[in-house]
Amino acid sequence: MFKELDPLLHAQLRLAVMSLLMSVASAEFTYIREKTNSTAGNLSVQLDKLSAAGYIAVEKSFKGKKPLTTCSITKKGIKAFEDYVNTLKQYIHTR
Amino acid sequence: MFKELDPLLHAQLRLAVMSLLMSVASAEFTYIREKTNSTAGNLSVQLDKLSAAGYIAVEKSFKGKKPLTTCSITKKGIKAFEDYVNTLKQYIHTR
DNA sequence: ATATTTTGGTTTATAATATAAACTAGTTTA
DNA sequence: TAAACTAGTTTATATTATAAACCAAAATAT
Repeated sequence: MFKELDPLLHAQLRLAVMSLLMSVASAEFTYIREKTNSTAGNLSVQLDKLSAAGYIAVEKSFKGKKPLTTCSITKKGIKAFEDYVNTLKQYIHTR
Repeated sequence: MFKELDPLLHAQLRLAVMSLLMSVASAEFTYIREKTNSTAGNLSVQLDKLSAAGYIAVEKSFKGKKPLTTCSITKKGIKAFEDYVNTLKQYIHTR
């Protein structure tokens, strides 16, 4: 009856990150941090997890002299997000 | 941008329970256990939490000689569930 | 009759997770 | 040149979910 919700996506911050990345080509660490209103530490950890799962790609470069971390969603990530949303509908679609 | 997702509802088993209770007047412990495919221990703990929050009402009685735990969603629970669903839409509605 | 399994749970322990705090390395500003 | 800020990472802690162990009574098998 209730299918499993991908635990990687069923976490507020990671879901917010994925939601954001679904709507843009790529986003900088600081932009994501602001939009999700998260701490850098927490965000760093969650980005690592999404990255380790292959749901997002993380690119480290420099903007001038400052480090710059840029993230984008992968094909696998898009698929996972869509699956998650479909599964979720089972739970919240109560009629 | 991203509103907080009620942590009490943003948990697979509790969400499944609430989803179930949204569609019936009341349900027995064993029925919920089967439908959510959960262990009795886990379910017992999660029902306590939902009950402590006032989201569900738990009634303990007897069916013949066997204990019978019956649950139903409260007004507060319905409100919380609806709020949760609305908030969630922010996250999954990506266009 | 009595031992064994099943029912309907609760309690306690453990594993996983999210979050916060502390830290690093370098940069800009006073 | 010292202080404060940027852009993060690492480590520690608190929370949470889950599983395992347990309990009391009832039903079933021996």
